[in-house]
Amino acid sequence: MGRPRSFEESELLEAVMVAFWRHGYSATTYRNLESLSGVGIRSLVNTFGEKDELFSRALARYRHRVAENLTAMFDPPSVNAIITVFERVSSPATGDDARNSGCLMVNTVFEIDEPAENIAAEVSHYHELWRSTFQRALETDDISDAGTRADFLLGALWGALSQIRMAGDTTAARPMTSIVIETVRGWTTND
Amino acid sequence: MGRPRSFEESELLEAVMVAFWRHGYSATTYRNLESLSGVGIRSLVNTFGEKDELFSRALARYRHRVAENLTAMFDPPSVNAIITVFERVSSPATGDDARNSGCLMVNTVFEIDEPAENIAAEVSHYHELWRSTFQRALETDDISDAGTRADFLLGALWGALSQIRMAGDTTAARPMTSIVIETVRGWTTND
DNA sequence: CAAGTTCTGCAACGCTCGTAACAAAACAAT
DNA sequence: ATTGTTTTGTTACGAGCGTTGCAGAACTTG
Repeated sequence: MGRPRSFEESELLEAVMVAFWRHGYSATTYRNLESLSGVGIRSLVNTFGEKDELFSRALARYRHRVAENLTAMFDPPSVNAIITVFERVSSPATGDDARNSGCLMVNTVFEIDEPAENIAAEVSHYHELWRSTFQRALETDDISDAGTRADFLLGALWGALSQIRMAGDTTAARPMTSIVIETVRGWTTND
Repeated sequence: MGRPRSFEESELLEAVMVAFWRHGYSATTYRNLESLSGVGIRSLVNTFGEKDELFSRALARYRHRVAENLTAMFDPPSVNAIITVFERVSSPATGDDARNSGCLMVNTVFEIDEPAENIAAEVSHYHELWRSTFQRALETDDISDAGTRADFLLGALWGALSQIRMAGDTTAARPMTSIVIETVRGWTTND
């Protein structure tokens, strides 16, 4: 009962997430979100509470979506799936694709000076998500040194995302990812 | 003539640069700089002008210092120097070493949403500094595909800096850099 | 010592931010 | 239709930011 909402919470959170993704935490203000989503400030605050909490919700949504994609791609876990990851991040995106902004989590780590507890936790979970996925894939295909190599892949992925963020274009990472893929292929034959 | 300054401009700019390095652009306010350097706001503004300009000066100082280090390390250009770079970035730093904050330029790219012209130019110069240094080193040691591989090394370096920034610890990038170094060594023998 | 010049500390301006108060609006239930 | 509950738009508050005005302090020069 009571007055019904004039928006769908899921749609709204999606738009908010994209805004944070594109412009970062501090450059995304409640007033921006109001004019961008059509939902009034009062409703935004009413549904999500403080800005930190809204941001946290957006990070969680981002992480869950990536997790879904990863479980789909790594079923079963394999080195080929790793290669697919690096091919995809550097694949062309349309002009206004949010992917051109890199990775929301990586962007966040760089932007926020002293992150709150829940935000740090969100980033940490994201990190572990990728690390465990990579490591399990390497182990499944009997690659040695899976731990260290998973760390390398993580660093390489974030390096690629850095290049994407700097150029504002996913294809900027192509030279990098091509060599990473080459290196990964080498692991399957040279061991 | 007139009243003499109560500070040395070079020392002050150094402290300012470190502050931007550690905490980023927006988290470093004039009032912070005042209590941190002992130099009054009025004097800060008086010497450097607007905050953008102060930041630009700090970026330039950072870039020039890195350029000095690079010319020293890459004289003569060599693959070994590249390896030294990756060893150094991931070498242990003291607890309050500014290096624990990663790279000022990379941090800046992620933090600033829509950078001003002079800041974008500063970052671009920095990018080109590293890229040309890497490429020349590879070419000097007769490594093929020097352009693509220089791009890879750049991405790898920024990936390492991402890991450092996330962990707040330079040694977090060690697994990654060890494999990068291994890969680079492979270029000198397998071609 | 007096005049001229530069630097400094203090206070305040205008702006934008996150956030809260309040009453009107839009529904369900009786 | 009346009551009760939730959402909404408007408005405004307090805080922090970059930046400025102003008068006095600290020096050099004559």
